[in-house]
Amino acid sequence: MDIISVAIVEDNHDIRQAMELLINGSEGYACIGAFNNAENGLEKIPQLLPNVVLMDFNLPGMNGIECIARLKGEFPDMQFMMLTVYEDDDKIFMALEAGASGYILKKTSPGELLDAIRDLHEGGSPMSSQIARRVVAYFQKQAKPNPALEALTSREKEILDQLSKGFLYKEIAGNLFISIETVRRHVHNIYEKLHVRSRTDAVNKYFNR
Amino acid sequence: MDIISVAIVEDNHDIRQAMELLINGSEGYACIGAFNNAENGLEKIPQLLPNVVLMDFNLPGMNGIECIARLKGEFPDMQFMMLTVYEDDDKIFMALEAGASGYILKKTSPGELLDAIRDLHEGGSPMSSQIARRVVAYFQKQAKPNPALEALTSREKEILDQLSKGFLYKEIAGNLFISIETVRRHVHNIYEKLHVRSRTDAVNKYFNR
DNA sequence: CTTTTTATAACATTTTGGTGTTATGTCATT
DNA sequence: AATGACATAACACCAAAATGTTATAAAAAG
Repeated sequence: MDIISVAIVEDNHDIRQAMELLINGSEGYACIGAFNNAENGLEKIPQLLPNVVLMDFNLPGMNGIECIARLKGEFPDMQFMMLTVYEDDDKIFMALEAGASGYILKKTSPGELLDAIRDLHEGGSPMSSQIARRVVAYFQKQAKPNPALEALTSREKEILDQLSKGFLYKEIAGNLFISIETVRRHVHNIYEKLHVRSRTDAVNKYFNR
Repeated sequence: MDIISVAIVEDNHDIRQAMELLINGSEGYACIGAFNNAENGLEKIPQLLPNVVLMDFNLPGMNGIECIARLKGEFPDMQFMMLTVYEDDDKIFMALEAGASGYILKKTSPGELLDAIRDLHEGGSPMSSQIARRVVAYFQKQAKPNPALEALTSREKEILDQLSKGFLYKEIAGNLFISIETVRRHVHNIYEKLHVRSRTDAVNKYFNR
C-alpha cells in the first residue's frame, strides 16, 4: 500500500489544520503542503507534486476553480478534489470542467474524506449520489434532440447534416450526386419546417442550441 | 418509511428470480412485476407504475436502452437503474442519455443493490465511483475550448459570438453600433485566424466541433 | 510604434426567396 | 383494381440579399 501525498488549499485556518492533522495521523496518507490561498498553492504545488489536491471553492483572491484549471493544465495527472459547502449545479459543473475529478461536501466525515482521497487516487470520482444525479441530469438535458427535426424527411436530414459541416451548395450537390437546384429546394423546405431563415440558425437547431 | 415498488426486466431466469426474492424479502421494498424481455415490460409497466425499474442491458429483441427511453418518455418520474456487466463508456452514456439515473454492475452485493434502489428513489444517482469517473471525464473532454480562439481579439470574439447566433451582418452592425463594412473586416480577420472560409466553419470551431 | 478597431469601396460568389415542373410511391377510399 | 390525396425527391429559372475578398487607410489604445 503506497502512501498518498496530499496538498490542501483552504483559507479557513481551523479546517485546514484539522484536515492536515487527520491526513498526517492516518496510515497511508501524508499531507505535504497546506496553503491558505490559491496564489501560494500555485507557487508551491508545482515543486511538491502531490498525488491529490484538496481545494476549497471560495478563497481570497483567485478562486479554487481557477487554481485547479491552471494546475491541471500543467499537471494533468494530478488529481483534484473539490471540497465545498455548495451543491449548486453551476459550481459543480465549473469544478468538473476545470479539472476536478472528485466533488465532496465539507460536512463529509473524516473517515469518508480519507476514503474519498484514496478512491480519487485510485481512479474513481468520489461524489455523493445527490451530486452524481446533477451530473447525470445534465447529460439527459443535452440528449433530447429538437422535436422539429423529426418533421424532416431522411433526405432533408442528410442535407442538413451537410449544411452543418459547412459545405457549399455545390459541394453538397457533388457529395449527394444531385443538382445544386435540388439542394436549394431541400434547403428551402428545411428552413420552412424549422422556421428559420439562415443556415446558421438551421444548424443551431440541428445541434439543439 | 414508504414502500418502494420495483419492477424488473431481465432475461436470465435465475437472476430475475433471485432479485425478486431479495426485494420481496426486504422490508420497505416490493417487487410488483418481473419480465423476461423489453416488450413485455413495455406492455405491463405502464399499468403497474413502479417507483423504480431495474433494467438489464442485453435483452432478446428490443434492448434495455430502448425500453428505458420509451418508458421515460411517457413516465418522466419513473426511475431507472441500469443493471449490467458492462463498464464501457459507450454503454454508460447510452444508458444515461436514454434516461437511466442509476448505473450499477451485476456483481453488486444484495445489500448494496437494495441501498442503491432506495438511493435512486430518494433522488440520488447510485453508481460506482469508477463509473462516475467516466462521466466526469466526458465533461472534461467537452470543456476545453479551441486554442485558436485565444488568438482572437476581444472584439473579434464578440463578433464571432454574434455570428454564432445567426445574426445578419447588418444586425451585428446595429447591435455593436459599427458599420457593416467594419463587420465584414472583422469577419474576414476571424476567418484568417481560424483558417476557415465560411461562417458555418467558424461557428463550428467556436463551439469546438 | 505596434496592435486593434474602425471605416470605405468595388467586386465576385454564395445563399436565399419565390414560383414553377416531373416522377415516384404510399395510403385510404371508392 | 382504380382513384384521388398527399408526401417525397428530383430539377429549373429569376431576382434579391447576404456573404466573402481585396485593397487602402485613419483613429484609438496600449
